[in-house]
Amino acid sequence: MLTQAAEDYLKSIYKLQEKGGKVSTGILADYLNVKPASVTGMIKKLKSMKLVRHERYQGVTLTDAGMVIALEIIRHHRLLELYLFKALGVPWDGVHEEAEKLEHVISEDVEARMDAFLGYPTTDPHGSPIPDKNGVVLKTHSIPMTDLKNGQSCVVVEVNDSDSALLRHLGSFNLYPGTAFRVIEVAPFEGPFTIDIAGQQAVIGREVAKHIFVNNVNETDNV
Amino acid sequence: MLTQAAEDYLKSIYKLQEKGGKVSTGILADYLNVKPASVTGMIKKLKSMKLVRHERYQGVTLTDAGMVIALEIIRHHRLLELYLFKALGVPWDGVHEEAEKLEHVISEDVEARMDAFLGYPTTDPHGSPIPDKNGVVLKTHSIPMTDLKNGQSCVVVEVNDSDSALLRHLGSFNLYPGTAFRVIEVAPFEGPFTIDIAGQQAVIGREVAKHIFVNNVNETDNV
DNA sequence: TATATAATTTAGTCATACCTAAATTAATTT
DNA sequence: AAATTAATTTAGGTATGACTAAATTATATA
Repeated sequence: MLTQAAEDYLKSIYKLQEKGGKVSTGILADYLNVKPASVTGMIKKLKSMKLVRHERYQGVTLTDAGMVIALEIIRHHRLLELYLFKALGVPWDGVHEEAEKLEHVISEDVEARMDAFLGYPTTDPHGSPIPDKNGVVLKTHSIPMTDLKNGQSCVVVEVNDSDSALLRHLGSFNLYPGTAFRVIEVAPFEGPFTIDIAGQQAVIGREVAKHIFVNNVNETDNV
Repeated sequence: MLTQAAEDYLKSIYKLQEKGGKVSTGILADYLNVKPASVTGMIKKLKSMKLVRHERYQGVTLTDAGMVIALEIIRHHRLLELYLFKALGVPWDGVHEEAEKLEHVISEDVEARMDAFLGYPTTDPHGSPIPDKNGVVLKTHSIPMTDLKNGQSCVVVEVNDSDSALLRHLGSFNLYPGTAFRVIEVAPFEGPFTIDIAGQQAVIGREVAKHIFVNNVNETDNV
């Protein structure tokens, strides 16, 4: 069995790898709130276990074995988030933190039971895909909200799950995955978005919009 | 925040204290599957935190502060056991092991939600009392099954939760808390119990009977 | 009482996973 | 190309919580 810290490293490497770009010691350290020197140490251990590839000064990559473990942890995390949300009514801005602790101790048996209870879901409350038991992840096509232009309508696919203040803010506008909205007004390259959500108007700053991903983008008639 | 190990020590001291007798280093070491020398080290730490009292060679006792923490952990454990059993259908011989890991990471918020879902229960699947939010424990009167005599009937109150093979065995006879049975035949001081459970006969060895606690003991007419 | 046995504590190690400070390597600027 | 700056690694240290082996204290027996 891996330690909790090692699991967190693998999960983080996976996520940073997904976002594109090579995963450097420094980036990982920032992401994990740990010093770069500590990352170097752990990377050595993970490498000796054949879970990552690493060349000095060149960044890390998951091996197939490391990927399997990373996806297991992410599956635990996202299923737990959805379970806490649906079965226990934990607000969506709280499930991430909670799942962060539970993901390392939940058994495969309990996970399978939650999965069944939830009807074998494919996305968590923030719209992130839940890997299946074999580690297969459904890739969703989406673009950041910041790419939207005046008059375009779309559907929220996914939002960043790690900032609970952001999530509370989005919740106050009903900006959950699945919610449709239309851009009423935005200046190119700067300034906030004024949008229409089911008849309600809302103003979303660019910094916030960066963390919202949408699809089904279409030009629509103004109402 | 306490470490998981420290929490386990406090919980164990509480349980051994309940069973009566002073809690020696050796007893604790056995209970925790750890060497006596390790116990001495942890006891020192707990003492410096004012969570236990300890005089060299004289055993440990929980202070009030230590008791509060022990009861919190036990509450977590037992609520989790019942939740896993009722909400997720985890078999009763598996909930202990699972709760053992979860009890250290569950938040007060999630615990409160499970408590509400379960309707503020007072006992876990093995019949052990669940301390309330203030640490108040309902004491149930019960005697070990080994004290029963021929012809007596009773109701199962509680069974030892830590041996899952034992629990599976009891489950096969429906010997859950709340189940009534009558002693058909037992030799005094030795030999197994032959009992009647809802018309079914079962033979329960003394070693097993030691782990079953009953109340409502009455002489009844033979059928 | 003296001695043998059992329980407990002390002393010193080990592994994990973090830290800081210094040294090294890479990348950028002049 | 040389020098500066930034990123990474090495070296050495800390805290936890386990371990073994040896020393100490308590208890039981002769």
